[in-house]
Amino acid sequence: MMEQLFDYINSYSPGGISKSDFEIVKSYFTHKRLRKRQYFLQEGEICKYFGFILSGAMRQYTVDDKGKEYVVQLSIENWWVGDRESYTTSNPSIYNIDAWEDTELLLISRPRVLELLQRCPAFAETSRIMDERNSIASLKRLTTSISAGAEKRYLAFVSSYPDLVKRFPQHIIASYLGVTKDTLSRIRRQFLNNE
Amino acid sequence: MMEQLFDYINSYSPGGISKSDFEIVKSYFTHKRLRKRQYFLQEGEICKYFGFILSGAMRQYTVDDKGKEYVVQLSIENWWVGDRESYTTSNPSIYNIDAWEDTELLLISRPRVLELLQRCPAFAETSRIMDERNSIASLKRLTTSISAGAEKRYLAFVSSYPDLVKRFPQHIIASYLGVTKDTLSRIRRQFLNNE
DNA sequence: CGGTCTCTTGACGGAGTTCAAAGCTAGTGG
DNA sequence: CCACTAGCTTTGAACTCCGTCAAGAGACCG
Repeated sequence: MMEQLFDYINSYSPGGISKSDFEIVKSYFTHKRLRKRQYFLQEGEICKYFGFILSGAMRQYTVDDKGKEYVVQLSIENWWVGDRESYTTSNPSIYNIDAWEDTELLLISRPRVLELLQRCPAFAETSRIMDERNSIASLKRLTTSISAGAEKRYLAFVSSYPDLVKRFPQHIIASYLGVTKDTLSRIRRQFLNNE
Repeated sequence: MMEQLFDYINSYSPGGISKSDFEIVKSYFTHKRLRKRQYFLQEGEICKYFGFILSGAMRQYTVDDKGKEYVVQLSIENWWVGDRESYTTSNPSIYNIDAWEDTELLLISRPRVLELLQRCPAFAETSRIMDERNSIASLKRLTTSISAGAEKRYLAFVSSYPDLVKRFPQHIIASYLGVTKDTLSRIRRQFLNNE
């Protein structure tokens, strides 16, 4: 169970992490299970923990005044979940995060992560690289969301995240892409007919 | 000139930075001037340097097949510029970055920044916090771009970045918001009439 | 078998785009 | 000090993409 986190850190930190350093890292995380549909975080709460997903699938979304849901993030095994803003600032979150499948997580709190960043350079390194990737992915998504039409966005999504396509239903993916389920359905029809 | 960077790091790193540590930091940066309209980075190039803006204003944008420009970032004094993706991966950039006003920058290359992160904890700390803020801001922007209409986006922008509103013309801001200059003009008219 | 979740499809409406023309403003050179 | 230009903003009219609403059809599960 912890091996998964070990492998993960090794695959991202250039130097890798020693067994003894990993013993330290290990001690900072706690284990948690979530049932399908169970909340990890609800709007208005402060996000106390960041989670590393061992297995399962989760979604992060906001709800507007009319009750419409907007998915901002989809995550599966070996991804992190949590609301960065609430986590770092301790402000109430505007997002909901829930399990889309039964999910197993490793949790770490904000004060503990700050401590760990000091104590373990390999973890700090991995963490820095994750932040970088996160920023890059966000800008990319923003760019396509501004510059590309719905069809291009969908195709880009499918080719970038084939794993996610298999794990979430269409209406969730539609919301992630910023279109309605109806529009996505029509886009796919066109695509299927043209071949 | 360097004091500005010193103040900047002090304002973000919780512990601050010592004068002697800052001497190290200083030695890693070089100085550069750009004229209005001059490129900092052009599509297809690799982004060799990240820049800290001492004075001036810059914009980052992509151009689609039809020649339409999409602004993805606007930056002024005390912000960083550069294409993170190209910078970290050494792939050719899909973005253009140019000066909107005469601009002064402090530059640092990728290998040098990695070295500096090792050598100076206060710099690493500031850098981590910047990455965090960056991620948070990106997600926020993405959220509003998906969930809010053009008018809300504009109002949110004006209240979040009053400085940018003063420094860039409307058609640039429109592009940043993901609408055309025409639409933004109409939005503002409505807003002015309703009071 | 009945309920819940999901996807599809059509008709209509609305937010935003496109295109083109005109007005505005500031800077430049005569 | 005026005339001219270049960049910016405004405005109207036609159009387009996508959202909304509503209905129906599968698929899955208890």
